[in-house]
Amino acid sequence: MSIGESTVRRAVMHDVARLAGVSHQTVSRVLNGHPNVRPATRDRVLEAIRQLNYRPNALARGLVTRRSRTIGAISFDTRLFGPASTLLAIERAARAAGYSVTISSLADLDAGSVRLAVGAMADQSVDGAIVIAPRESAARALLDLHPGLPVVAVEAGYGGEIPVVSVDQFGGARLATGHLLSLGHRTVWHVAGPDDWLEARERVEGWRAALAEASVAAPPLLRGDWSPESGYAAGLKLAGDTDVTAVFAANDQMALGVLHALHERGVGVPGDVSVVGFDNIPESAFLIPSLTTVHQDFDEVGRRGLRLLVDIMDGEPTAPRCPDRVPATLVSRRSSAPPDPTRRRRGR
Amino acid sequence: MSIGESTVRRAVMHDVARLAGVSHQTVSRVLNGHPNVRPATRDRVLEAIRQLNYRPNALARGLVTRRSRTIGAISFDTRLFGPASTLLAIERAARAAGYSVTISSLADLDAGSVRLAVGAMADQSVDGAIVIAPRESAARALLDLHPGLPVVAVEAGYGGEIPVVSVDQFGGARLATGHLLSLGHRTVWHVAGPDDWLEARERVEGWRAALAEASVAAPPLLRGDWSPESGYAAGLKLAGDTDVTAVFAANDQMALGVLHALHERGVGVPGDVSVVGFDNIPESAFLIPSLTTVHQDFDEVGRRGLRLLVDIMDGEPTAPRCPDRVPATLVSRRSSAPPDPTRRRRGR
DNA sequence: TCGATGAGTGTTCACGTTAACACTGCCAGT
DNA sequence: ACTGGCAGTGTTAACGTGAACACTCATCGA
Repeated sequence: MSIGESTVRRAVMHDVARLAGVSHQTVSRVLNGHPNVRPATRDRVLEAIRQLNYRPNALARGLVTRRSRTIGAISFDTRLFGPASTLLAIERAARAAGYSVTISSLADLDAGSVRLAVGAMADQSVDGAIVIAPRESAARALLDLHPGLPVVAVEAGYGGEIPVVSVDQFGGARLATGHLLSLGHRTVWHVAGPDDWLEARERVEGWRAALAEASVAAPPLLRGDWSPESGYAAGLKLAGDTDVTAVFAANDQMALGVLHALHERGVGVPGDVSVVGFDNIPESAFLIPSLTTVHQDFDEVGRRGLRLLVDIMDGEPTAPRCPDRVPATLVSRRSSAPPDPTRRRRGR
Repeated sequence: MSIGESTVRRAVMHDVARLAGVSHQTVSRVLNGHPNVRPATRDRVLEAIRQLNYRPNALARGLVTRRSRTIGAISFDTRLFGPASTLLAIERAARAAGYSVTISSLADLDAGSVRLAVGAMADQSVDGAIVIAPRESAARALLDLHPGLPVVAVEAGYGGEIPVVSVDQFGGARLATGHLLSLGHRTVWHVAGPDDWLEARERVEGWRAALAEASVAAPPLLRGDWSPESGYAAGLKLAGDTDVTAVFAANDQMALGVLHALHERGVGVPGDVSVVGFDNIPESAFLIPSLTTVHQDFDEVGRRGLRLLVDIMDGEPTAPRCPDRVPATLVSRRSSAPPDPTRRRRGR
């Protein structure tokens, strides 16, 4: 154990330099693509690098350049399909751009959690941060706590001083509601997400706008918390009301709960009631019936968010004040259909 | 723009030292909890740190200590519920242990992708890595490519030289199959995952073992690829066979596809056929009917995996050769029931 | 022919931290 | 009183890299 101690020390730049018969600075120049290196010298250096299996030390490089080539991704709950997809897209785009990604999950959306996550990021000396959070407060806290750090928010609702990339929630909700109206439904009920989520609010507004455009009165709002359970609870209420023929749920999970409740109460979908969700989670095509929903291109959001962040880090003056909105698209499936006038559900 | 240039320079240790009237080494001692510092001095230093809002530079520290206090998490597809949950648990546990987490997603499970991800990790000079991958090849490649780097695999199937933490897939599959048999079903059909996934293989073995224990012949295996689509395809075949009364799908998504296909063909669940899944994804309780499934405690896997990695990094000699298995539990819901002898499905 | 230029390279320093060692007092033991 | 040790502190040297600058030759124009 103690004899030898000859763990093959990882080669450093100096070793490469010695083997190639040059100074370490020349090695550095080769690595960084500096022009003034004779081709023959460059080849010798590259050969030495290969031979010693040399990899530059990112820490040392970061110390002197003051750039770590690392970005931080702060996210709310990466188990959810949306954030997970966005994070994945960000990571891929970041790696393609030469950045590593350090993650930090928020247990909660309160200021304390954000502060903690921000601290961890800043201590890691990231070059920039991207916040995947449904509340802009998270991103703003980051900015406040660490001025000078480039920050981009995705899926955060627009407004404020932070560049934002997100899906057009308003447009998506209008699309969903309009779809149901155009099928011939008198009005559309809405199972909303929590009021303190911007996404939820925008979807409510989109729903209201579509109803207003059709000169239809908005029925009372039902509140959920994104979970299937809350959708189920809302579904039970809707099942008891024979006026209801069309429901727009603010996400697919709640739509799932609604479907479950309606089925349990013997309300047919789409025969008696049409249901539309939001998110297009992978399962939605295989629900019974398959779920009409609004597709969010999370990949695109992640990619655009990262590109925006990189532009800002590189000092691009292009930083657009207006939020970058990715359009949402409707995916029409079996859970939505025209109302059947011949059918008449039993009252409660 | 160019005037001033007085960006408040981030305080370094020397600034703190000067303000506190000590040497930078004393500041370092305070930060690292070195014992030989007079309480009065320590207080002065802490006050100076607070006043200047000093944060140690992780890069400089890492350069000299040769420890970055960062671990790498290499994962296959973080959009999937299992990996996402595991990653989240790892990240939380890591942060609690004072480590940051850098992620690297594998686009594919081939050696090239792994090699690439490993390279990115190693260049980042992580202290250790945790591989969330269904194939041990990923972890082994990591070990081969970077000897000396502590590596732990989770959800990887046992065997080989790498410590592994995973859910007891074999036991879970036996549980699911046994559950169906104990309800009175003659035999149980299985929709398996891809053959090159260890998880899929272990589940097949667990299924076979349970059938063998009950002295029941195993029906032909149906292959899926984890997707709802593949489950749907398998479900169509099963729907056409009147002998089938019980199906165990290797994951919930495929079970979802099976349910969809059976429903489409007018086969009642659980009236005609019972279906059991695996994973206990959040949606499974709200499918129609709610899905009996095997719960995997991904959080526990993540936590144990991280603790194991930390132990190895700290040089604990405890490194257990035998894989650490987290037990799986059966969650009984509405999609499984005793076979109904009075019913007789139509042949195709 | 000579100075200017610039390509190609080496030397030195800086980045911010911890480790190793040196130094100063003070106190206990002889 | 002298020595040894130890608590408390400072000084110096790393860690591995890139930037700034210096240096050596060719080459070119006058």
